[in-house]
Amino acid sequence: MSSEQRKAFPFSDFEPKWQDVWEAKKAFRTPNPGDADFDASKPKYFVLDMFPYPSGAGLHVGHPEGYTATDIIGRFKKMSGFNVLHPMGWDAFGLPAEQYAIKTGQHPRATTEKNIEGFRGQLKRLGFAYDWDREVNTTDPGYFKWTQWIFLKLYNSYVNDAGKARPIAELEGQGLSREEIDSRRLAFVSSAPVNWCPELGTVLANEEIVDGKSEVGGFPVERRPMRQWMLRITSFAQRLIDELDGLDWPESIKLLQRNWIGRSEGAHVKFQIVGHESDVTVFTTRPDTLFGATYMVFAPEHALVDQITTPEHAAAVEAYRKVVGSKSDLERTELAKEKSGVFTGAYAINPVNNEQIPIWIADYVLMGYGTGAIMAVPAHDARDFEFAQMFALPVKQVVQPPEGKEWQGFTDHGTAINSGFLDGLTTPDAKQKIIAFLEEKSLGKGTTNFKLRDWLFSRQRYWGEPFPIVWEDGSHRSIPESELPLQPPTLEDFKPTGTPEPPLSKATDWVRYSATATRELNTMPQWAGSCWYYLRYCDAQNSKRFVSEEAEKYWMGGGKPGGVDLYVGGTEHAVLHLLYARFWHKVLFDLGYVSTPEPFQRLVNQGLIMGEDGQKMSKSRGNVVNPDDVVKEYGADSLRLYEMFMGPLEQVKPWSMKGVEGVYRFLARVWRLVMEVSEEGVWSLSPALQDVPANKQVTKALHETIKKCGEDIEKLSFNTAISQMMICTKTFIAEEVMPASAIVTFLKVLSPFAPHIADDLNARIATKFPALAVQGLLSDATWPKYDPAALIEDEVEVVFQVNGKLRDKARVPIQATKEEIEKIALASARVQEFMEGKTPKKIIVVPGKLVNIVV
RNA sequence: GCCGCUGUGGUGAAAUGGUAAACACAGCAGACUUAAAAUCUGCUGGAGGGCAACCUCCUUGCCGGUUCGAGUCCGGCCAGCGGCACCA
Repeated sequence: MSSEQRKAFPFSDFEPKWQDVWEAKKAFRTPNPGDADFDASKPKYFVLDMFPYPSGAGLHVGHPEGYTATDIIGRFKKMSGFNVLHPMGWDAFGLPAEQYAIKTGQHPRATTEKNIEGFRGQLKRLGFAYDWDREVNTTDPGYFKWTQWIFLKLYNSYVNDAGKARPIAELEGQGLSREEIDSRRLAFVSSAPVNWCPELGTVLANEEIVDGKSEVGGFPVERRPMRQWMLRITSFAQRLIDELDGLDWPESIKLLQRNWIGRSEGAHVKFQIVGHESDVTVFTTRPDTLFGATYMVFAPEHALVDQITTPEHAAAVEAYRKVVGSKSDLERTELAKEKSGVFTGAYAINPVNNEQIPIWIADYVLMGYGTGAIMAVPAHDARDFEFAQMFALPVKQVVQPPEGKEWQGFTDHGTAINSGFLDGLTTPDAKQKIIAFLEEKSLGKGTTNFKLRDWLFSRQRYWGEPFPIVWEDGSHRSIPESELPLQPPTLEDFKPTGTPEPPLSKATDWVRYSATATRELNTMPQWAGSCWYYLRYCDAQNSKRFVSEEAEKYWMGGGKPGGVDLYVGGTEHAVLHLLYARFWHKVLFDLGYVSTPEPFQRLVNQGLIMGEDGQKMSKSRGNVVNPDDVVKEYGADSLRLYEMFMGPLEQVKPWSMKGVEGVYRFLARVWRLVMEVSEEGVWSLSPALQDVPANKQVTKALHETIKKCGEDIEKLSFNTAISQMMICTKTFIAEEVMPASAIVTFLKVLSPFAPHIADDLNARIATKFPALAVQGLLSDATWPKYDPAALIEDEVEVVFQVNGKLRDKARVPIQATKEEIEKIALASARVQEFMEGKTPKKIIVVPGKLVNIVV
């Protein structure tokens, strides 16, 4: 026997066949408002996947997990009368694509094209209902034209006092200088220290650094000052926190974002430096402990260090700064087990008690947070305490902890002591009072600080969007919109230079913009294209605008804060893509280009699929499952169904090939409801299939399945929906005659999960019972309605408990009253036995469920 | 260290505060078969009792609470996973 014939059902024949039919018919084309076949009376549903990075390795089994979930939802919503937007595209710029190209000695454009083709083919073989006319590719000039256009919107905007992005022209009207205007742009040039990764030959954003190493490749990262493009995401910090509230996102992801943005409330306090004109401002979340400040610490890079250091300490300070400067972030934070620092010889004056306190420099104070200087309160801060112990600095108690707690190193709330006018106040009250005092005396003020840094937006790479910017006489300006898209130059050698000089510098012709102006040489990071791709899906072919107003209003509208109705993807983008996209969306919203303040209303994270060994899938462990192999062996429907049956979508779960066989057997049973095989291995319609009404059991099972599957799909509870379909199939199997119309209804319910087998069986049934089957595709059919009457039984099983323990059961008529059920329960011999002749204290009757007799 | 999530059979898991373990995998037994595969049927949390049908007790990480009734709600612990981390 050939392996073809041994298949339990001929999926390898009909799966490609139906994929071809769907493609030829454009079965999943979604008309836009304005199209002839657009039905404006239907509500919209925009269901989005995180579009893949088309790597050379091809799809892994994690991709179809989220994609199948959205496909089921999309197909279900379409059958339920929605206009469904369910698109797919490619996030194809970025480091890995370029590294892969370098490794294989090809141009990234060529490898990207090839990888996309591979991915597209794999996705089509899984039968996803995408509207391929809306496919987007971030590396397509027709796409990145608009990425560059949005960058120009950022470049030409600022944030006003109300916290809204506005056109920069408003500032020009106010007569501000060029420098003042440049310093307020949302896309601006900065020379602050950045994360430079020598191995990758590029700078990286904070979000791309994990444990002091590059997220891609795990290479060391060092800080060095470089002239770079930044995006002013910090101006949106508060809104990015506040506007999470209206979103249906997992709390854990909201929390991740809130923590990353890292809002903390406190105060700025000004300290006078002894013998100097200048003062220094510190940020503290505990202004109530100001009386306990016994020394001060500056970050080694602090600008005032040179001015205040006394001659006798200059050598030590210089030496220390040199040591710190050579350390990577990793060495400075992760690996620093002990505090270090040196005294500058200078003193500051504590504004509340005029005490002179020494100023030290130490690398535990970071230049990038707050003001780069702190007041040290060793009694009530763990780090200051450790430092004070090490260098024998004084420790002064100013907070009285609750009874039984040691004051040294006590960092929680308590009562102020040794703090003059604050004594006796609780920590929150003391904070309020000291802030009022500082503000009144102009010594400081209440402030909110954020951990979030501005987004470092330029990369020294070839494979990214070039900036639509030129430089002339040391200043930058945008190129006209009419010159977009700005294509990258054709380069034979696009490898990183190994220095901060971007590879685009090698394109000497391209670089020269005019006799006096040259192009910006950096490119945008990978995240740029993914910040707005969901908008492009709404109107992917538009060459006049990034998305038409009409299409944006329809697909992104709907009266909720977020436009996309459901967004499914991995949790790894919690503080990268999801934060960046929200930021861009808010800018576009403020400027009037989009109609909602948030991009994604409902977010769901699918859980990671582990290898059969319970470990994360990786090539080195050899536990990677290739979806192509699964499709070949068991078919696309089996793969889809298995990935949904494994367990809850959001949960981490291990792969099991035996589990795939389980759902495969289920599909084979469904197949044999309708089909039978001859001795020669030829399949034909089973004679058991007849035009007869379904009996009571079958009707009940079928309507329970319609109800449960519909409800479970809405809840994304696919595993329980599938188990219900398995139960229903068993009920069918027990029958001698298969009622054709009931089978067709069942196939409609199955079709979002396993669309190939469902369409195939329906078409086969249609050959014999044209009036009973769906004419055409099941995806164009209407989701069946369940009949509540069909679910009701004449009798239900009621459980009898004595003192909460199950003692007996009985079937009682559905319409039995509480009193009647109670009577039946009390009459039960077993119930009486366990009551031991005692009188019931209390009897609880839950009709249709149970009786609990308390004695 | 801080924050979050998760702990249920041999395994993946299910269970609006109401029969714990549905559905599936694995295992065992049987039917069909010359045989195997495939398919179908039955059994399958633990301990104890009974010739048997069956019966009793225990069981959702641990301890306590609320409740007629807790896997589910509340408090305290423990373990695993994930995130953040010298952020003043």
